[in-house]
Order: sequence, then C-alpha cells, then structure tokens
Amino acid sequence: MLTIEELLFRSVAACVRELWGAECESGMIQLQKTKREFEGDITLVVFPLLRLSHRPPEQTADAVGRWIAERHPEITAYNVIKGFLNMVIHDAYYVRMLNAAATDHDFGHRHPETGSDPCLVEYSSPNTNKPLHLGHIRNNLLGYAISNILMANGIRVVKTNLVNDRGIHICKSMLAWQRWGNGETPSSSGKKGDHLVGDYYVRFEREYRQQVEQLVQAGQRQEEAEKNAPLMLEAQELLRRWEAGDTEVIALWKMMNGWVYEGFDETYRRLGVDFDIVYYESDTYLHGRDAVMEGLAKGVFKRHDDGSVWVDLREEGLDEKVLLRSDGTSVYITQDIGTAMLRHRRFHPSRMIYVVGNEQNYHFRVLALVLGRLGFPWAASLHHLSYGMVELPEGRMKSREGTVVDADDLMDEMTETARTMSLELGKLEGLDETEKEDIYRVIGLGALKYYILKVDPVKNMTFNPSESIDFDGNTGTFIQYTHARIRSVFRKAEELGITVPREVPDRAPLNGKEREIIKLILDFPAVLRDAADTCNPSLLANYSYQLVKEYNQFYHDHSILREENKDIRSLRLVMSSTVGRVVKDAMNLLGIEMPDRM
RNA sequence: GGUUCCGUAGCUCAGUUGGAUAGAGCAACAGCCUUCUAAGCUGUGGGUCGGGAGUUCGAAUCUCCCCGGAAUCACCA
Repeated sequence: MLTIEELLFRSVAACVRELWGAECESGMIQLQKTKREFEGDITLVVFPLLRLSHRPPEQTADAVGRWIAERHPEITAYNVIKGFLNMVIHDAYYVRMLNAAATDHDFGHRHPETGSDPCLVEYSSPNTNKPLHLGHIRNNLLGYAISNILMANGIRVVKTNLVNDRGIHICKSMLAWQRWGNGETPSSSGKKGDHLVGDYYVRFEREYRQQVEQLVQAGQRQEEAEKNAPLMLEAQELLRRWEAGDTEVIALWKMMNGWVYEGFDETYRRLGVDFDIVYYESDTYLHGRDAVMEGLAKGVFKRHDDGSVWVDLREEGLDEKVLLRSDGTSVYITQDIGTAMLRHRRFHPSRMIYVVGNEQNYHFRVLALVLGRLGFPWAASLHHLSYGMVELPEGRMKSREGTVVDADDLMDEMTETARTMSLELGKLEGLDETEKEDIYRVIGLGALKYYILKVDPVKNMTFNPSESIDFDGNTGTFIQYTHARIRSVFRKAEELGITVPREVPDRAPLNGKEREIIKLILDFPAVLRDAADTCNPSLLANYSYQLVKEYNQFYHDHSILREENKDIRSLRLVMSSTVGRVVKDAMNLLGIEMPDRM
C-alpha cells in the first residue's frame, strides 16, 4: 500500500511539473510531520521549490496546496503559514493504516533474504581475570540489542564473543591463587567463579604495589621497581611457561578459566544475552602472524633492525604501528587481524560489527587500514560500534579504588529495589511467589537496561549508583507499567464479555489524541530501520517512551470499557492492543521483557 | 603536542535530511484515587543549545577558530 508520504511526494513532483514546467531535484520535496501547534498532519516545506516557482513562499505553497487538494480526497484541508504548507489527512486513511498495522503480525519487520550473507556482531569480549562490571553491561546490552534490531530488519546475524583468555592478566590471578589460595575453589568457598578469580587478581595487584613501594624506598626508580618486583617477574615467567605449553601451568589455566566461564555464563543468562559462536584468543592469537609475514613479503609492511614488524600509516594521518614484536610474538592487533580473516573465511559476512568501547577507536581505524593494505576488499565492511564510557559522579570507575560497579551486584540491587517498591504498592497480591519473583526481576532488569540503552551509544554517560535508576518518569518501568495496564484492559474486557475486534470495523472519527497515537504507531517501521542503519538502539528506546507517554495521557482521558463509550470502543481497543504489541516488540528487541501485570 | 569524540534547563537525557515558538524525566511547588492499575495524570517555574565568526530564506544540527571535558597516540590488551 502506498503511504501518504509516497503519494504526496509524487503528487508534488507532478504539480511542479504541471504548474511551472520544472523537474524537482532530489531533496527539494521536503515532507515532515506537522508541528503540534499547527493544524495539519503533514507539512511540505516549500522554500526549496521557490527556485522553480519564481513566486513568494505563500503563493507557492497555496498553489501546491490547491492543486493537491483538488486531486486527492485524502487531503481534506490545507493551510499555509509562511513557507509551510500544512495538510490535513482524512481520518479514514489513518483508520485504514491502523488496521493494516493491527493485523500484520510482523508489523515493521522484514523477512530475511534467502542465501544472503550474514552480518557478524562481536560483543562482550571479556577478560578472564575479573568479573563483568557496568561497562560490560553497556557493551552486552548494545551488542545484543543491535543484533536483534538487524534481525528484525531481515538481516541474518551471527553473534560472536571473543574471549581474551590469555596473557599476563590471567597469569597474575593464577600466581596469586597458587601463593595464597590454599586450594580454594568456587564450591569450597561458595563464591561465584569469576568473582573468586577476580579476588585473586586484586590480591596480586595489592601485593605487587607493596613490593614496588618497598623497592622505591630502597632507592629504585618507579619504572625500575615496576619491572623488577619479584611478583611481576614471576607472573611473566608463568606466561612464558604457558606459551611453552607447560602442562602444569596449562592445567591451572584451564581450571581457573573454567571457573570464570561458569560465572560469566550465569551473568549472561541473567542479563539475557547469548552468542552463536565464542572465539577464544588462545585459539586465534597465532593466526594473524602468517598474514603479517605475507604482508612483509609483499612489501606493505617494514621490518625494523631489531626484527619487529611495523605498518606505516602516516599517509593516513596516523602513526607507525607495531604488528609483530622483535621476538616474533604477536601483539593485540595481530590477533584481531587473524580473527577477522578466520571469520571472513567461514561466514563471508557482508558486515562485521565490533561493539567495543571508544577507547579503542584508534585501534579499529588501524585494523581496517591494515586489512586493506593486505589487499582484502572486505576491509571496508568492518564497522566499529563505538560507545562511550560509563562514568561515576566522581569520574571513571577504578578497580584500584574499589569504585567498580559489579554487574551481578547491580542486578541484585535492581531486583531488590523492584521488590521493595512492588511490595509497597501491593499490586501483585493473588500471584504466587515464583510469579512475583519473576516480575521483580523483570522490572529491576528492565529499569537497568532501559536506563543504559536510552542513551546515544556515542556519548559517555554518568551513572549515579544511589539515585540514577528511577522507577518513575522516562524509565523502562513506566513503559512496562503502561503495557501491563493495556493487558489489564483486555483481561477486564474478557470478564465483561466484550469482544475485541481484530480491526476497526467502522469509520469512527478520530480525535486529536487518537491521531497522534496512530501516527506514532505508523512510525515504528521507519524507526526500526533507522536503528539498524545507524546501529543505534537508543532510537527504539526513545521511540517507545514517546509512544507510551502519549498513550498514557490518552488512557486517563478516555475510558475504553465504559458503557457510554460503546460505539467508539472498537477503535480504542484496536489502538490499545496495537500500542501494546508495538511497544512490547520494540522493548523485546532491546532485550527488555514486558510483564502482563505489575 | 597530534588525532578522534563529547558539550542542550540545577541534575540525567531526547531533539528526524538544516525548517516554524528547542522537548521529556528527576528535583521544587500546586492540584487529581467511588472512575479500565496513582510505578500514573494535570498545572507552575526553570534555556546565551560552551563562546565567536561563516554558509543559508532558515543553524542545537553544516564549516572554521577558540574554551572546557574525555579517549588515544605502547614491542599492554
């Protein structure tokens, strides 16, 4: 079905051709929603057309308005204010479009093209030496949400996680555990595996700092002391033995990483995110080396006298960047080169999206350029979905100062707060305990997820642990609450024996509020597309709030089930159920569950 | 110092391709529960869109310069 925008677009072009004998160039026909304070639904901005009409704005707008109104019964009236032509659209059009949305189970969604290449999304990518924190939550929510949004747009998605399971950081935890652990395990201590390992990492850092301090007091320079501290030397020795395949070290590494994975799995499960494929750096870190050596042979990279291999990106405005160490071992980016190649060989992705914090903007520019230098045409398909840091009121989270907001703790607190508030309101009486607990969980997590996802990813955001997350106002809770009330209307309708039509059978006139809401519903497909095109889930979050806010005002003024509203009930019921469905759909794409009651 | 990003109400954030008088929530104050769930609704107050110049019929939005903040520029990951 032709939307009214498409119809008007063509109509304006035809009008200009007929009246002034000119063709519209792209961008000249600007249609937008009419501002609330003016009468009308769609507005044509006529300024760009003045070049063709050679008339003042008002005359141009009036001429176009008259031409269109004479030919299209959908336009019932128009008015001109300065260079703006506001057109009023017939109620029947909106009722028809509402019905189309109401009866389309995949409203706004597109079906995947068969045989098309997938989009690969990498997110989470944790280190295995400490538990997940608030920054990881932003990462995971963004990655999971954008994957869902792409899928809703008919794109096949492969969700991947690249676990950084090797390196000096995990050796530090291992060393501390060997020293001070006394064989402690998750089951012996009752601690979650990732937290247990994280505690030993913290222990290492604490002891290490003491050693450094002692060396400095004994007369060494800070940098010297940091290199010479016995604990650091031991950790490095452990890394060497790991790389040499020492069975004892490998066994310890496997055991402790196993604990961490159990812990991560639980956190992921609670957070509601998942992956199709998990890559481990210990498997992939060697693969990039061959590619770098090939590039060296082709002359796109250079070897320095000490044997290290470099890429010179000064022409692109960047610096020289090391790709292989002088001892031949790989660095961080080497591993990413290898991983990208492995993935490309296996999936032929049309796009590779990396959800990684903005502190790695430089890294991903380099990665794309290096892959380009190596001659891979798909280097251009890399997309870094960069997001800002989550900061605390006093600044950045610092593990040294114990200001890291732990993911598990935060989810616990959110659920707990939801429980307390729910009990105060006392609306869940009559439900059994497991149902109640599930609703507390859904509300607590919904508030957290929405709070994070409503912010534009590119921006740093502030998280105030004591007062940030409200359950009032522009929150996930409010959206869930409105949904729960809509569901309640339908439960009541059933009790009252009111039949709910699938679509609006009559041609009831619309009031202003109803039009606003229907227009918002009809925006959903475009918002969903924009969110995918710009890799920005916050568009969906803010859209959901806007829709629900509008609906909630309507809800108060327009009783749906009252007997005196019988004749307009069908419209209101169809509208309500469609709002409920769209909002639930949008929120689910963000990973936010929608309770039927709360 | 170089590069990139951010700067909108006291606070947290929206703001569509450049479009009309820049919007929400929190906080403050005043109302609304015989009425489909008050986690809600209605109203009041609150702005040099960091500053300046430019482009344009029109700039929070695009360009340049400055100010403030963040990240990064490692043989760390």
